[in-house]
Amino acid sequence: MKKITCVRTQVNQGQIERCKKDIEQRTSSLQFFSETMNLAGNMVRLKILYLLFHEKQLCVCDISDILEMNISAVSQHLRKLKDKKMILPRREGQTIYYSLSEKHKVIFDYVFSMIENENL
Amino acid sequence: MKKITCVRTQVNQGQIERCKKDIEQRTSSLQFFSETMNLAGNMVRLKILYLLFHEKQLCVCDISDILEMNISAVSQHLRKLKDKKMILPRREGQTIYYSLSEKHKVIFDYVFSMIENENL
DNA sequence: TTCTTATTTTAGCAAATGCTTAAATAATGG
DNA sequence: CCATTATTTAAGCATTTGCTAAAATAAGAA
Repeated sequence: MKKITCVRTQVNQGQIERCKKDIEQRTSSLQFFSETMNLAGNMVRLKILYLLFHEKQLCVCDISDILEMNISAVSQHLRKLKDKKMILPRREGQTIYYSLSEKHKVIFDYVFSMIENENL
Repeated sequence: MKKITCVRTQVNQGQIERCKKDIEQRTSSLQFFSETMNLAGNMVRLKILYLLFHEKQLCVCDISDILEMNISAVSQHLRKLKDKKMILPRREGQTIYYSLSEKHKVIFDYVFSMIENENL
């Protein structure tokens, strides 16, 4: 990376340093949220999360039927959500039901209440 | 798209239809949130939003210094945020200061308060 | 006007994403 | 065991993303 810094004189060097330290200190929280939002920042996955929030549990087939999408495509989205522990699988015979994990429920309680109240 | 539906007998067809209708009705809200989270779901952009939340306003150079990133790369992230009206530019001579837009501040008030309280 | 500074834009490219198709697991019922 | 059903996984491919480097704007200052 070539460094093309601005040469400006009125830069507040104290502010820059304070911000750098603050960011560094918050790195893990920021990482957690950026990963969470990255997953939710996809129309298909947000719909899946929204559906699980309301229906409590659904299997791949259900989601595939509702979203009118290929089962394999849905399954691959579910895997991403599962890998980051946003949803949990529960096997019942051949069927695997997914539900929202508690850790992320706090966030989605908030997000989906905004969506439903249209407080945009 | 080849339709490979599950043949299961115990599917609740009423539930499927209700969900389809619900999703359709919420499409625009879900779209808004998925776009918002898609933008925030990137470590660099989330850091930028976090910085603007605290510092009120910053120019590209400031952000470039703080994140130790190429100015052009930062500028391209700022453009995406600006395009979706998440941040607003304000020119002051040669310098352009960016700040969070009011529309999204509600969401970030919540997200960043969680980040700071480590309520993950 | 020309030079400098702050920023944006463009082009190019490697890496990541999301879908489709086909093959692989896994559980259940003859 | 074999066949069926539900689901996951792997391979392939087109699209998108995010960065670098270089060129283009834009606003002073000389």
